[in-house]
Amino acid sequence: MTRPTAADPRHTLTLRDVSEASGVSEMTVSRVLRNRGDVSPATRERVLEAARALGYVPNKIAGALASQRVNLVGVIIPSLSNMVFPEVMTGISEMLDGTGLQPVVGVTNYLPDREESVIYEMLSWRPSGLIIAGLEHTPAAQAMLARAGIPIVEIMDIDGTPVDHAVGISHRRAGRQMAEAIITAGYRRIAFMGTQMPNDHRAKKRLEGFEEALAKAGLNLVDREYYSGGSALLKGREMTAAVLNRSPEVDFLYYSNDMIGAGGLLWCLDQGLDVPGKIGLAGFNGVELLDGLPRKLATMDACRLEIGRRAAQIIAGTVSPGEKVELFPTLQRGDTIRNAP
Amino acid sequence: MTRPTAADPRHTLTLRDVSEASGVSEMTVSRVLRNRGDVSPATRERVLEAARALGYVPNKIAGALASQRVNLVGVIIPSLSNMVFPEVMTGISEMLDGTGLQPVVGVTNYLPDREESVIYEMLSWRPSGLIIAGLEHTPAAQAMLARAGIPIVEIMDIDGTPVDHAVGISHRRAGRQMAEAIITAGYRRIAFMGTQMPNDHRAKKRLEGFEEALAKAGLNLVDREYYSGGSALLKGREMTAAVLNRSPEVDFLYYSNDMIGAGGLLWCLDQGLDVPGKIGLAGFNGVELLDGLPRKLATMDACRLEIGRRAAQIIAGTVSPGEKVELFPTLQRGDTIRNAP
DNA sequence: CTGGTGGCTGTTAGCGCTAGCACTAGCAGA
DNA sequence: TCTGCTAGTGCTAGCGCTAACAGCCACCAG
Repeated sequence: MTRPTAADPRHTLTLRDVSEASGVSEMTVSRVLRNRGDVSPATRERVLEAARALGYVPNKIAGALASQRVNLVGVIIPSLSNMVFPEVMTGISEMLDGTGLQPVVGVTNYLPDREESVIYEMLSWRPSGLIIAGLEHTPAAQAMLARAGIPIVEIMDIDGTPVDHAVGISHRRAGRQMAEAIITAGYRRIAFMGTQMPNDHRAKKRLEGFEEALAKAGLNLVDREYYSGGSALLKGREMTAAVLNRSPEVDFLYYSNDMIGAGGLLWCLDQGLDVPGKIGLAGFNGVELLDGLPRKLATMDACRLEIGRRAAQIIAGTVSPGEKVELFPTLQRGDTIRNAP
Repeated sequence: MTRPTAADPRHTLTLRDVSEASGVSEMTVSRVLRNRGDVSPATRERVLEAARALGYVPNKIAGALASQRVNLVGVIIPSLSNMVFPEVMTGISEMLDGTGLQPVVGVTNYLPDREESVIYEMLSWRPSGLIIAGLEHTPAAQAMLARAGIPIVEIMDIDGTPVDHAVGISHRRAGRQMAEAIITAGYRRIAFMGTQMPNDHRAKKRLEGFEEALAKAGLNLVDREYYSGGSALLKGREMTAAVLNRSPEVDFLYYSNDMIGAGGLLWCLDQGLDVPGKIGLAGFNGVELLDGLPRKLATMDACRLEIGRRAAQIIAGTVSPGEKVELFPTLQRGDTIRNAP
């Protein structure tokens, strides 16, 4: 009774059990299970059979400690509940598939302190790389990232200085471009609606770019409204109603995301407003989900899938890019910006 | 030059470096960083200072191996891109917060083989518990779960036999209930639209329950249509158009989820159909996101948040439930089921 | 002065696995 | 015969950390 045996159902299996069951050394079992090194087909089969029979699952913790290699890639994002990050995840998984690497998601809820602790937690597992949304982090987080000794890819945004690599679009430019399109179409009395999120730096940059372009044309936002929480579609309706009630002269509604834009669009159509003749609308993100709306909302695709793919490629070492990879979103005019002034 | 020192920027820091920098043993450093055991305030401060200065991040891999404890909870779900699982995740995170446990997500894309390998991968990190969507798994997966030696909670569904614990609703009953409400309201020529997903067992069970209740009333589905991929809202429109074109006598449209239901609703309103007078509609999930639609779609809330919470509580050991925890979804009639026949 | 106590710190022995060799058998070439 | 290979396998020494215990010291009661 020196050691519990494999027969004991409460005993956790180790390489040793498989090695005893198959009559070879632990090392050979390890080689078989990792497909590494030469093992004769007969031995291999015997080992696999034993492992299968016992129901052995390797202990990656021990393996990682011994080999100093972890097949995990940390992905740190602010939220899963909007449509943008799941699509980034799809791009990441797609590219990581087959590389042996596996993404592990952490969510920060747009809270810098939370982000800091998620980074700490992730790094403590010594992943092979880290993908993190945004360029703005607490000083402590910056420091951790800088000395982590693994590839770090900051995604979504490129208006700033990355710790290591960055893949994204310029939100400032995106805002500017949308403003220019709106002005060109002849709209002049423009209102903005968005989320009340001090830490959504990308939404803020879009708005900055937007206002910058307005200013260049001698314009200012006529009205603005912020919300937080609740159903985005519903909030879009409510805010739109509030703005148009307060400022009936408004002829364009710029939304910080497609969901509230869709709510606004539905409200305008309900009211029988002339869209895009008397009033135009635009959102941001290019959410495919909404394609079935009665009218297609003008928007700007944020290259989410591509961002995920590129970031994963950098981590996987498939490509060796420059410091920043800038992607260029396309403006989709939809049916809510008129063509001629 | 025996050992690289902390000064070498390429050297990965260990407890040893912090111990040398602060002049105490590794053990004491470990105690400080884990807040475990008695350490004098002075020493604690000195150690924390040294750790901070060096930018030391503990190696949880080594810690987990030594302590045989991993503060991770595996969460295995089919998808992140619909609205249902993110909300489950929210419930899980909420309850896990403060317990020291952390969720780690794995996505299967509704593929049984993929699920099997995700389970294997997860178990190889020896988590403290596993939360997994659905009761249907491959035999190999079942076996792994059964002998994992950790709490397993199968969520969403309770129509079946769990490996360990289960938290969810009866989808069969949910389908039945909806059918009964529809029949009571006097609709008789009912069509179904849903996703073409052989492995979405829950959608299948809902439909089974639905047809069962129809049969009991001497009714059959008049028409049915399946889709896969693409924008759900758009697909909802298209399928609805197809069904009503093919079977103009249909007076009720039952959708397997709210998104396609919303698409169908928008299409019906576009066509100027009398909803819910001449034609009724219903979906499933209770997606809050859609609250802003012109008319509120009848649906059934799937208790997603609560499921996540309960599952997390079981893992955290906060509650010690019976084998199955059944939750009861509420039927929300919305504006798309008429009241009297 | 002894012996206990409690607070704090150090020592030892692994956790389960893998890198990096060393070893063996079997065989070919000199 | 000996050497040198190659394919297959085993051994040893950790990876960085923590459980469990063993000290050590100051202090107090007897």
